[in-house]
Amino acid sequence: MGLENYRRSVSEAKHASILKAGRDVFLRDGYSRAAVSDIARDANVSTATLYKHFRSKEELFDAVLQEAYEADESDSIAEGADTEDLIVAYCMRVLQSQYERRVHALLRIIIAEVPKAPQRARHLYENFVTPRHVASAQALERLVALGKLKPHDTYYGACFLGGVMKEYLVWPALFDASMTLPDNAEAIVRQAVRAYLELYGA
Amino acid sequence: MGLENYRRSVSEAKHASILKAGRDVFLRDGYSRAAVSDIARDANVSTATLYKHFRSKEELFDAVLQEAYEADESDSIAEGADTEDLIVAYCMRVLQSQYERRVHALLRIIIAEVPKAPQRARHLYENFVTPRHVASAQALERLVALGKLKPHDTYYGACFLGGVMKEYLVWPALFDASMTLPDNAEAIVRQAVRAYLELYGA
Amino acid sequence: MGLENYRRSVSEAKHASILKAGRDVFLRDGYSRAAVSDIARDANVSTATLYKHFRSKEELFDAVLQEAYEADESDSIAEGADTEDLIVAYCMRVLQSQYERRVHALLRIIIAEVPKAPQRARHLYENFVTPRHVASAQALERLVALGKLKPHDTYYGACFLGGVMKEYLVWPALFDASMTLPDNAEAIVRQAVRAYLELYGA
Amino acid sequence: MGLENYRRSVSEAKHASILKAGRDVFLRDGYSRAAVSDIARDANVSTATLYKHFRSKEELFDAVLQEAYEADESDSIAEGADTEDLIVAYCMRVLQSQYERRVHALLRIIIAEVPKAPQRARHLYENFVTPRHVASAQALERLVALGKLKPHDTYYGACFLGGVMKEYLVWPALFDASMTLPDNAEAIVRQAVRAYLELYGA
DNA sequence: CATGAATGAGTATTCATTCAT
DNA sequence: AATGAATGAATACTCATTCAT
Repeated sequence: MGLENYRRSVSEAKHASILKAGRDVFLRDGYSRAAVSDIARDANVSTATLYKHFRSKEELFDAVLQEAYEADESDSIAEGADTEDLIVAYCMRVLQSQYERRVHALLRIIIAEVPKAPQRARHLYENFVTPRHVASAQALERLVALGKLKPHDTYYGACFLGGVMKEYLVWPALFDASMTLPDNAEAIVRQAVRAYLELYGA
Repeated sequence: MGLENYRRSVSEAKHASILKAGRDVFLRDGYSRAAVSDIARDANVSTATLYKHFRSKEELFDAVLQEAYEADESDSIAEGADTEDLIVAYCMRVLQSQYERRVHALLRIIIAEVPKAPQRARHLYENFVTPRHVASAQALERLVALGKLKPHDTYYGACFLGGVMKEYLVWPALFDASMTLPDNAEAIVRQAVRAYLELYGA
Repeated sequence: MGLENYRRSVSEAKHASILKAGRDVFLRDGYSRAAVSDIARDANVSTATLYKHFRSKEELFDAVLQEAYEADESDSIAEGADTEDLIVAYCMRVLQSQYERRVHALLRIIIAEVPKAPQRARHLYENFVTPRHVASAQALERLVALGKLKPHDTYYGACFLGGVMKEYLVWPALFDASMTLPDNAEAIVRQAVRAYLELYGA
Repeated sequence: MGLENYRRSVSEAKHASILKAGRDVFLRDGYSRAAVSDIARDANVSTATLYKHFRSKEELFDAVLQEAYEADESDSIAEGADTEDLIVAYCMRVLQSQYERRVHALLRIIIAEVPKAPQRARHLYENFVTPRHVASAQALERLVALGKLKPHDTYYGACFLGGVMKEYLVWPALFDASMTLPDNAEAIVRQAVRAYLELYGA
């Protein structure tokens, strides 16, 4: 079955190159303005081949999103001496991952497409946003169990931290495609965490 | 010159009706999918007339935004007995105004167009988002002056309050076009304000 | 309202030229192979203008058919001395009209599209084929009333005459796009009419 | 060479399955809309294999037609007591065979393709339609020889009978893909045969 | 010999913008 | 000043045919 293996590997390579080109073009142009023919050209593939791999522009975009979700391995708060440092480090890891994976640019497209594809936005919210909150809440819960935090509504706590961080570090990124994680990001995070610990620290 | 006045008033009426139709169509279809001819039809005006008033689709959209900014008359925190109630009421007014004026739908379009029109997003952020924070910070500053709050970084305070509220009441609305201000909005706001007052209340 | 009249006349001229170009291209290439862009080019019009006049390729084709139906003014059998000659002349007029208007070529397209557009074929059959039979039957009925023919089932009679004529002069034309009304057409018709009169002549 | 035989039989089986699938798809979708890849899939064969067996879509369609011609074994009028019954039975056999073999659907495609492939239509007419007339004429000639019919132009006779039958039972079927041989078909045929016998019966 | 993947040349349709009147 | 008609460029998607393995 050498032939079959060969074909599969070629096919997978093309699949990946289309996905990558799709990601790039969607990020550059948004959904509506992205031209399928551009994506095909960037992937060194004919449009017909592209359509062999993905049944429609929409399906290709969903695949791009899917890949981004899957790369989002959930992290957790490490254990150790200083609670403040631990939470700050956790928040920074999440932020760095999001900036690296250009999550904000993808969010921009999803948000843009909300009126035409509300189910996609809902799907994303349920599978990407909410789980992140839950994971963060669980991480905080563990700190409560360890006696590092007072017992409290940790889901609210996660939203509290997430909200303040978003205000400074996500919200502006939605409006500025070139924004990178600023140098004072850690200071901002630390300020939020301190406020949080003042309220809920043990 | 009654004739001239008449003409000007007719022209202004057309201008306004184009703006209104533009707003409606952009909100309904987003930027890319909105058709200039649809807007002209809805405004009972020929496309050529529309182009006499606005040099391009983009300029028309900017005018729609401009109008929305201007309608956003800044509010302030009333003075009175209970600080918590005052801040909650202020936040609720801001939220209600945003939901009523469908700000989230406009934001969605602006965000969508960030890669193509980054200067618009920057302009909006500088003229719409930041001033709101400043105004809120000033309102809080007044409460400090009145001895209702401890002296603290009120700009951070505004972001704190704004971030938590956004997390619950703006962020989800970006992902769900049909979302209305939920019944428990005030409870959510109050919870944020209480946390805030616990930290910074006098 | 000179402007309006001018515009209308220009618009009607374009409409007519699109219809004519459409007819020509459909007749040449059939429905599936006919390219809307070809039609537009032949009509000296952009495709967008074509789409202003006709909402779709299908609608344009229906309009071409409609025009052909409408040109089909029903004829009748003249009165006069020799019954055979009268019927022969009537049949020849019908045939000539059909050949001139290239009805067979249109029928070819309609027949081709039966699986995809059965309602169009039904519509045509009900509005074009059946009425022709009825008209012929009525014409024969008049000859019965005049005592030129024995009383008989004239609808069957019309089908009898029509069937024999079709066998020789329509059926082959469906299979040969270049076929013209042959020189011996009148002889063929006369032979059919004679057989008919032998059966039903007074 | 058992291996060779095996290979040939496999190849022939594929050939046949392609032909069958081709027939089905062409009948379902017409020529232009039929997709070669659909045919290959239905035949459980790769497109490349299909192209090994048939050099082009057109050639495949011709082969489908060829097969349909060949299945059309010519029938003849039986001998026996009642001439009317014999002719009626003969006509009915022809009609039934045509309905069963879905000849009208194939004709529709051929007619559709006349402008692009006139030689095919001519070929079909010469090898399928005319021979049928000749065969019918010969059958009638035999009845003349047996003294059942008066001497007459039997080719005209065949066209006469064929024409009337077509008018009622073939022409409408071209315009209605779902039409089946109607219950009163025999009555219609009998009426035509009676008229015929009134003219040419011995 | 058989294959599945690849493709280039199409197809119908849309839309922001201009122009003759 | 106002219009409705006109357009060229673009877009997502399809398909008969070929080719490397």
